[in-house]
Amino acid sequence: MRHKRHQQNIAMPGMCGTCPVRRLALFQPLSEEEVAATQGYRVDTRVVEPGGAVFRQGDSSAEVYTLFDGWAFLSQRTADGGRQILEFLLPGDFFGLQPGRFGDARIHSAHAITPVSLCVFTYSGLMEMFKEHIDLGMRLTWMTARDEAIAHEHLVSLGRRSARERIAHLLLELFHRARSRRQDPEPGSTIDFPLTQEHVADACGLTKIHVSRILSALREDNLLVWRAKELTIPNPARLAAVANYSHDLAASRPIL
Amino acid sequence: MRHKRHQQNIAMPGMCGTCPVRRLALFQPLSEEEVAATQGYRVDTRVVEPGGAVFRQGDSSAEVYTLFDGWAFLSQRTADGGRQILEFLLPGDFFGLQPGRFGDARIHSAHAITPVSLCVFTYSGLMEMFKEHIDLGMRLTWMTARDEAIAHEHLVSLGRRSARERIAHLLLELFHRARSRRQDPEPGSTIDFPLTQEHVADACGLTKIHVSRILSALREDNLLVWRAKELTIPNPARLAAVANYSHDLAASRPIL
DNA sequence: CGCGCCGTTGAGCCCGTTCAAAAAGTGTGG
DNA sequence: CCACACTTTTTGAACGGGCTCAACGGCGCG
Repeated sequence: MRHKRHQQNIAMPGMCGTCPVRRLALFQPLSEEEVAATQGYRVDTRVVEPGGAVFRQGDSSAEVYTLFDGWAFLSQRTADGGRQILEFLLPGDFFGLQPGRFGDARIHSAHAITPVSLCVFTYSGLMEMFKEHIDLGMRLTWMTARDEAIAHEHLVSLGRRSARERIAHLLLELFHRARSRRQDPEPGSTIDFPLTQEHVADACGLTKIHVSRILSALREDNLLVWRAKELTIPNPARLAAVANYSHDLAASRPIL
Repeated sequence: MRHKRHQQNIAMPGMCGTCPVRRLALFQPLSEEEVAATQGYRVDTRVVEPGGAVFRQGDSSAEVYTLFDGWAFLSQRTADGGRQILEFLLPGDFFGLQPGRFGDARIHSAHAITPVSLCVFTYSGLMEMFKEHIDLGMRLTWMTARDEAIAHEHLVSLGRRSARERIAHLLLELFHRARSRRQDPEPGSTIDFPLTQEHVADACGLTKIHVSRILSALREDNLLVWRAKELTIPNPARLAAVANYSHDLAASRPIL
């Protein structure tokens, strides 16, 4: 089996009460006792190997998820075989909620990039938690609004920015999101970055060939180093200027 | 003053208890008595003339809105003077919620296309309603998730579809959304459609010149008629085939 | 060592852009 | 009801960013 080594490295969820990603996650506003209670609603934990699907377009939607460890993404396929990546998922991100009724066909797919571990909740369990903990509802609304704002930012990129700007923008966004997850506020400018150039292409609405060319140019200008699944941005401000990077949604704090 | 005639035609909000757009709106799940109570939280009603702003990028965010009558849109400007339209707003649509804290700078602008009338709520009033009516919280979450799904659909368009497909897709989406708002289920295939071609261009990430050319081609193929602020789609299924129109999010019903 | 996956490089083409100008609507004032 | 100004749409011609097709190089893994 491929990637065996990675699978052994992956962190697995333990007790909700001591969850290391909680400060990023849906359950952030709950007290210690409350969060312990959510464990009763967690119906499962799960591991998905690289390239595997958490769910696929057309599947029945009965569950929602918190990503515990690893990288994943939401995507949609077009009739002619193309793929659009809608959103990258990092540890602490909540996903799987969609409009419509429980059990409706999923409108997107969710795939793992690295080996991924998940906490699984049922739709109905989420609803019950909602009723008991109003703060959770607000937090969920806030997180959804934040995801919508990120989607809007991507819309601006795809609609009105050049390939160079789009790529710079995406890399910066992921750079900041990945760094905001780290406990240590140590400012090293390198992050783990397991994407392929094709992922970047499918997120930016470009061809992987063109992405390769632009990346060479950005490297040429000493704006970034990307080797061996690690990304270094020596001078984020300079790359931000290239990208017209405006709001940093990664840094936005909850309404509560 | 311009547009005087239109301003006299616009519908103004009355009592929440008898609100005609409620079945579409945030307050749909509430009982008659409950909805009457929301009136206490409605701090204002307001009219914005065509081209005017409800709010602008950078303004302080203290209010949220329900669009009562007219058409509006959310947009963001780029450094080089470009504009990306993120979302068109129709009667019953709720908008103005954004991640971050109350009073943070708005990350988008909201502009009126036709004369528009609004119901205005404060952020804090919304929170209080939340605490008292849990169904409202779920409804708000659902509406936000729906908007995110529409944004994702647009991402697929801008990233992976041709100009012809994008335009067909947008017109169909708006056609269905506008029709789903009408009380009468009469199936006439014509809707009021107050956009300019430039609005379409800025939503699709295209030039207004190119939009004009593509529209001529679509008209040539008898796929649509668009004159005098009215849009007719004689055979929606045929246009849907051109657009690769998949999910109809306009038709999706709430989770409650 | 050999196979697959991923990234790079080159040449030519096409969709959508830019720049320019004219035509068709639309609201205003006489 | 017509004349005027302004906005919106249409048309033409030339350019260019990103695409397609194709071949090659590098690296990890069996």
